[in-house]
Amino acid sequence: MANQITIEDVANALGVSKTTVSRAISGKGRIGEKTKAKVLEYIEKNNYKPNVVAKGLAQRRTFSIAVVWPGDFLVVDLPFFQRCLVGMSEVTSGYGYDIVVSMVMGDEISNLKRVIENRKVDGVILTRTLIDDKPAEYLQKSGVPFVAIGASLDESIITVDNNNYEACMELTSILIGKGHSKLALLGGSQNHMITKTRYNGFTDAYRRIGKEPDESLIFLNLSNERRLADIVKQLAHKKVDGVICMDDQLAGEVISVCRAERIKIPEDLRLASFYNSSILENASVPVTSLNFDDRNLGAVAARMLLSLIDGEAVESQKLNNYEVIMKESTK
Amino acid sequence: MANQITIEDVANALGVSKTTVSRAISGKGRIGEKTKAKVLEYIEKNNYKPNVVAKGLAQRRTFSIAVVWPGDFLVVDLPFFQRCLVGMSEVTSGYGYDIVVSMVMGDEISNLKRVIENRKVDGVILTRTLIDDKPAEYLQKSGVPFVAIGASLDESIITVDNNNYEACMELTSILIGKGHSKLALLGGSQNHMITKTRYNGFTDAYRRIGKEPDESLIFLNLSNERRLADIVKQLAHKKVDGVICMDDQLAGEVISVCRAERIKIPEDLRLASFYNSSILENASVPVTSLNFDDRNLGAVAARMLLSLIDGEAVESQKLNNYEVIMKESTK
DNA sequence: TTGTAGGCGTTATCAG
DNA sequence: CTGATAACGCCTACAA
Repeated sequence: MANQITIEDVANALGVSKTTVSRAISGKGRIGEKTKAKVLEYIEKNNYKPNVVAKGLAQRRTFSIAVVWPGDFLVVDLPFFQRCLVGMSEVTSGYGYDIVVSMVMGDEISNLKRVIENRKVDGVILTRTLIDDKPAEYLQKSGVPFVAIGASLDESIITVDNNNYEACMELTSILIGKGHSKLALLGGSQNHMITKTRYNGFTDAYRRIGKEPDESLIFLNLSNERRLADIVKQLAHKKVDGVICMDDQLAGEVISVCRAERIKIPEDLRLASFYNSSILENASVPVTSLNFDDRNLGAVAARMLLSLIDGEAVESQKLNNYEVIMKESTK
Repeated sequence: MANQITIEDVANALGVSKTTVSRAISGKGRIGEKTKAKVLEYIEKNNYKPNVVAKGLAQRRTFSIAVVWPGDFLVVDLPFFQRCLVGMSEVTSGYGYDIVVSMVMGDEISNLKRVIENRKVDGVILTRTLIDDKPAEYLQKSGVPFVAIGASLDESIITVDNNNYEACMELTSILIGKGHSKLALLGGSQNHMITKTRYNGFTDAYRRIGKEPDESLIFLNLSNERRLADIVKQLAHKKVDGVICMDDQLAGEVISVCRAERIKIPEDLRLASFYNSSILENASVPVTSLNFDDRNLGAVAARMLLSLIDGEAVESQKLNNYEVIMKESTK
């Protein structure tokens, strides 16, 4: 294994120059058909594989991209990132590119910095966006091509995202349309852009029919369960028609609280989730939720980044292939 | 960004040779204290970063390792892989190494092959082991240093694993000790070594007290829910004392079936899981399970691989820091 | 159509 | 203690 055959070995064996071999492989530059065939045949037979690192050094390319991976993960978010990664991998591998994961926890972006400063990658995919977005800031300053998954307040950042806004608005509208207009909204960190987007979708569902959402029924930055239990009880007391959770984790906790409090879903309370992570598959009540094609999202992001690396013009986009899955929890 | 400063620029600016600069940075070879200080200061001020790719070409190293990532994932396994990855990343980043994920789905190892043939990495971590283990076979043939997480039938493969065998035996023994000796075991794919290991732990818990496990109560290769529902009903009919599931996914499904069948846990049936994925956090019954330090597992695997890459001798090992968490489901 | 020579940015070898 | 010079393996003007 140690000693792989080099382009020079091939050249010597065939009595041609390294240039000729290089051209036969890359297809660039003029080269005789027979020579080319001869070289390619030899390469095939002797299992020659070009050294991508050397190639990269010469071309100033690495044939790798970095994907920023959240180390401060919630279990509920993993399926999303995983599915995105699968999509990215499918695309990049088609172009001979590999994926370097750089683990970022909160504002601790030293892994990202290292990979950029070491010029280990040609570009970066950000897998989520934040309000105060240190990773994005850093990348922009560094000048490396990058694409962010999620919305961004900064117009100059190239983004791609599931159309969470439309999807959340649609789900909310459906519930309102079914007569459940007194809806509560529970969500996570307000530093995540996704939280803002979902919030906007929810509130605009009211506004477009000329109503105002009830802000007193909206609770964000939820992380500990105790607070959530109090909130659910309070909401039951206020006799809300339903609760929409921004993700399945929260929805699971709501179910759990309701079970303890003997609040029946959907009889006493309707429940929906803005993101189906399939974590709730075995929940006592099947939960109405939104379904996105995350794998495709990852694939599109990867394609955009590769174009960007090739110097092509790329525009931000929203993907609309989501589904609203109505289940028993909102019957 | 495009034009980073090179070692030659530094050398010229300081009126010394490239060699001297290189020595100041690496610390290798003799060099005067003042010269060294001068160089390091200049480097610091002008933000010079060595080109790791060029360095790699010269030293025949890439300063990256590959981590084989299962693309054919079950949601329940994600937290395990994620926690391992975090541990690996913490270790590798300390050594200036980056992690390339190579997505492998079943026997489709083209991504792994590419990354090896392209010499993009110095070594590989396998995140799970199989009975018929194509990835491991390939790696062994290729001669790249690699470490596998999980047990292996092949003694020559260097592995590291949580002590699943001991842990499973202990949990099983505890239940038997509590008088629940008629236990069923439900598990997943028999092509996964982990399934075999857990099976052995379960059965040996009986054998070491001179009993034989009841093979008719053991069901493996479970994947679809319908079959599982039948099995659970059948088990209830046979009046087993308890059911042990190899993972939380199965445990969740058992809970779900029991709810539908009005089988009460733990009154009618005890339930335990061999792996706590925290997916069951909001289950209607808190489930007795095993808890492992996966992050540490990943960290150890990474350290082993880095040693291996440095040509040191490395031995397989089992990690014993697991916990048995007793909850309501086995009361 | 093919070959030569130089460069990509480091490290390693061997003199001085 | 320091400095030329040659690798590392590939690409690419430029020349033939």
